[in-house]
Amino acid sequence: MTHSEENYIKAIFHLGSQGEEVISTNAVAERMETKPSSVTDMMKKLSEKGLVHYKRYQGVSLTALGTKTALSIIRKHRLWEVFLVEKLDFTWDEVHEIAEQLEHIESEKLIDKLDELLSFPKFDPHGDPIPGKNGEFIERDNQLLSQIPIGSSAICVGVKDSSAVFLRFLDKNNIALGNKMKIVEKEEFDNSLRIYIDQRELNLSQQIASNLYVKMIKL
Amino acid sequence: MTHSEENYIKAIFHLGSQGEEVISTNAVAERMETKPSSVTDMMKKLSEKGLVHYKRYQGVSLTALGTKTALSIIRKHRLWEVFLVEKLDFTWDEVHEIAEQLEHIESEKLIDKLDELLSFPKFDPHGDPIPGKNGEFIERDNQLLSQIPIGSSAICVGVKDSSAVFLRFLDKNNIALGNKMKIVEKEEFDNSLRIYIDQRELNLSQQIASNLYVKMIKL
DNA sequence: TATATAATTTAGACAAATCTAAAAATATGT
DNA sequence: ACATATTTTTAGATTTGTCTAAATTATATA
Ligand SMILES: [Mn+2]
Ligand SMILES: [Mn+2]
Ligand SMILES: [Mn+2]
Ligand SMILES: [Mn+2]
Repeated sequence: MTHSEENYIKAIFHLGSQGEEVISTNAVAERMETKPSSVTDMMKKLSEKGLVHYKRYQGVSLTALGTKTALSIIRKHRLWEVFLVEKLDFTWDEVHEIAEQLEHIESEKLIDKLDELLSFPKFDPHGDPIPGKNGEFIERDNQLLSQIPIGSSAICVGVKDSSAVFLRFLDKNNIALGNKMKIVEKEEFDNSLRIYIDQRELNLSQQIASNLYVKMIKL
Repeated sequence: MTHSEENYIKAIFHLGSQGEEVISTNAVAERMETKPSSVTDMMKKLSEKGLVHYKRYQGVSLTALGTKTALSIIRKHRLWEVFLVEKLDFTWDEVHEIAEQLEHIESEKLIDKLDELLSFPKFDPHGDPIPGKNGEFIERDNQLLSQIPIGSSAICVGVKDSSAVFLRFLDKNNIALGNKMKIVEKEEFDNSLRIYIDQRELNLSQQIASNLYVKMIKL
């Protein structure tokens, strides 16, 4: 498989996990930052290789083989991200770009040895689950901070938007995975939240709150 | 730079270190396992980018920029090889192929951090010197075992042929970098050598002896 | 349901990296 | 020095991944 083919497979997988089962040509084009006509061409090729189900005008979805392939690429991507943070002291906002390159390195043994070196991590630096050799992985609690009731306490377990800008915003406000927070109040006007985190009081806009995954806890 | 361009630059560099200053189109083609016509096309492109000196029918050589580029790729290649052996327990016959892929990953910071993780190694698993950030590197003793006088003692410091077949042959005969050996006799008929290594007596064909780099030592 | 709008595909083009076959330049040997 | 052999380049084709513009199909709306 070429890098480009792998990137399309990954894009379809991610769009698929985000809700719909069948993905539109335009959705793939937007995510890949290419033109819809290029997507059509690629879908024909991936279809011939048995990686996607595709009928013209009907959208696209991954076959079992396509899903397996996607999980393997995502496994590589996320293991490399852990490596960069744990072994090379990169920050969580720096690793994605490099992992985009490293995910295409071909060597089953390499990735298994890397997994071992990192002590078989289950989550990447952004809290995303790392698929195992056979594609199995732990579903993370996918509750958003914006969705939990006022008064509850929760632990930060992941980010929905893992862009460098958002991650650096979190750093600046000392919000990290594992932090415990309590929702004090929701402002009716703009749905912003007032929370306690790490002995501090913080105001988070609705946009921030809807990009933080949390796990509710009892006190 | 594309992977292909980088591989051509590296090939020209290696051919250049092997003796001649100006490299022929055919030599590049043979090393890259491509056709001479493909080389001509690529030389025009690299020439326009200022990486090689090229005039038609006159062969090719690296510019200062080309040499710098080559050294950077070789630095990455060899650091990754050390990583694979030191951190992931690969054997020296397994690493070259994977390093061929990893050498094209783009990130200055990545490679500097890797260098640090590995404690700034000066040689790769095959005894080849690792260029530093600024292209400087330690010249290894490039004396071949086949060239040193009978009766002398030497330490094995590198391999000229680093193909997996040759490396596994060395493993099988317990010949490793750092081993001390003494040349006992050279057979006139086929130039094979009888040596002492590690308390053992061993017979090495001329072909073997002319692919092992050694450093002479006094007893 | 007819029509307008949006999504998707097709047709044709292009750049990159390769190839084969033929032409041109260079090197070699007597 | 001349003929021959070798090397190198050119010309034209192919594959991959992309694009634009036009045609087609599907969807939404009045
Ligand atoms: Mn990532
Ligand atoms: Mn990618
Ligand atoms: Mn190597
Ligand atoms: Mn390479």
